[in-house]
Amino acid sequence: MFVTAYESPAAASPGLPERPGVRPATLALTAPHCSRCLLREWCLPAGTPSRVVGCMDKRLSSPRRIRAGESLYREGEPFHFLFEVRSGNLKSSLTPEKGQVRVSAFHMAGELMGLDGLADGRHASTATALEDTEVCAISYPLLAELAQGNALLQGALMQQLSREIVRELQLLVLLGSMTSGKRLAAFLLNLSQRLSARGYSPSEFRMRMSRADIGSYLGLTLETVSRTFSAFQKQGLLDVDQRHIRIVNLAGLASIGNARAPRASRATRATPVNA
Amino acid sequence: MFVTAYESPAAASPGLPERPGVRPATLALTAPHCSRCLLREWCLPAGTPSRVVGCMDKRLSSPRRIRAGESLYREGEPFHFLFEVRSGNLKSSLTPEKGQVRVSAFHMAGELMGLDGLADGRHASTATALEDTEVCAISYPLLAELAQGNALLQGALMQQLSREIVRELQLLVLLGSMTSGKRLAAFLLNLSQRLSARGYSPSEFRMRMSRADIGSYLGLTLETVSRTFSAFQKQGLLDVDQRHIRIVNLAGLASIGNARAPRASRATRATPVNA
DNA sequence: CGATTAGTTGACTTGGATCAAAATTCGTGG
DNA sequence: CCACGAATTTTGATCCAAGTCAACTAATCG
Repeated sequence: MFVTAYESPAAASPGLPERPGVRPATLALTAPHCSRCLLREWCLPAGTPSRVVGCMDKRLSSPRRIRAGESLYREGEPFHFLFEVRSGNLKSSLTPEKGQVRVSAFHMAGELMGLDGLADGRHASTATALEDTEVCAISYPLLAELAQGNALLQGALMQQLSREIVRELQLLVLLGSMTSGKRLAAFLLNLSQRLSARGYSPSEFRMRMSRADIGSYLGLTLETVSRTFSAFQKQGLLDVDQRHIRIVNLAGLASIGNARAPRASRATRATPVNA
Repeated sequence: MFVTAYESPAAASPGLPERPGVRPATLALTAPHCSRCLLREWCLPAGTPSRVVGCMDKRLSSPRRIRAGESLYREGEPFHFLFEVRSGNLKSSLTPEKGQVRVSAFHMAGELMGLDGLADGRHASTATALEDTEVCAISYPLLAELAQGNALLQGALMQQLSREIVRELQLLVLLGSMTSGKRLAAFLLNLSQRLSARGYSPSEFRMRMSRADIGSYLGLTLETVSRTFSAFQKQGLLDVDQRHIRIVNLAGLASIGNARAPRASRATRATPVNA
């Protein structure tokens, strides 16, 4: 039997962990009433004056519930709000052409969504709940206005945008790495790290997304994802039972694909025929 | 013989074209003396008060030259400046692990670089000049300070960050699309469109990057890139002579890979054996 | 408890990676 | 201006990881 380490939203309340590793000053926003929000520590930049928090309470944000499978916003819809995940999980996806869907991100509690919408006033992606989910809707115009009067908030917001850029850059690099094992390992390690930062077990959890979603995210077919899970299990790296995952050998998982010869730059030695 | 449609920086001066297609209010910055900068129309948000421009002149930005092959900044270096390309071309690359390099973007005149640095105060990528290049260095602290007093500037800056997110999202989707032809076609179309927005010929130009760079960007080997170029030429889509490209059949190029059947969702009809 | 959806596993095929070598271009200095 | 060496690009032959097609099993849900 698996102990589900990553379960109900409520379970998060007792003592939220420190912020991820990176550095303080995340983003400045939250929930129905920010001053009472459980995630406040996570998302308010350190030192936001309480009068600003108060202001946010009243006008800035409002809660919203999305049922599993429903969408929070869709590609092409006008952009008005950023969303902060309060509980539950979502995915972002794009539809480059009719009939094709690509998952571009998975989101968990405390993460900010919708940042791609302010490029041109329309959402560039679709956000779909992977389970019943609660988010805070944050009015972007109001947020921008507040940021005008608060350099700290402005800085945190820009930093958040930049983080998103870096996140995607990393995914990009990942998709360049050729082997399926490497991709899946990196995916699991990333999940593990994010759960860990939220106070859940880094080694045992329940994934909210399907094999197809994972495949779409990693640029693989669902069959390959499934096979790779099986292979990892056979190698003693994981215990897999449907969406329940137990990481048995974290170090091993982390070193997947490192065996691969770095393919020395071939251009170096040319050995001309007529030497 | 090829007429090089995309050549010296100076050639750009007579009448810069309209801004890309998207919408006004790009970013608010430029060159040695912004008020005289040729790119001003491009990068100042519409309606920036001239006293702000004046302010930028003096303290905000300073020009810098980079020789072909040299780097503007490197992954991990402390982040202080954003850079706007004045002339020339650069690439951005990441080094996920020792000995491996992945190209994440190519930059041309008017484009802003370094946005990934404000996530954590260090550059997340390395910027290398593909030819002799001029950029404006823009002090980020000063820019942020100016943005505090200017909602328009703040908005333009955030928009610029969001654009970068969308750009990467598109690349991400591209790397998911399986065929090499589709990737190269999309790459060429993107180049073409950006050159066109700058007033150069959309159908004839000289690429500044090597096959290896293109391959790294598209997640392909340089051999595959070369072969795909040859294939396109054979199909009458392109004229390729080293880095000189002439697009012969734009529509054809745009519809590459559309023939691929959408792979109907297999789960629909199960035809149980015992039916 | 049927019916639908999600996941696993097998057999086969293939696109692009790899390995290899030749051809072309380019930079440099005599 | 020409020649030499280095770097870039092209092309060929072979191989393999992942895609595709297919059938089966396990979970989930009205």
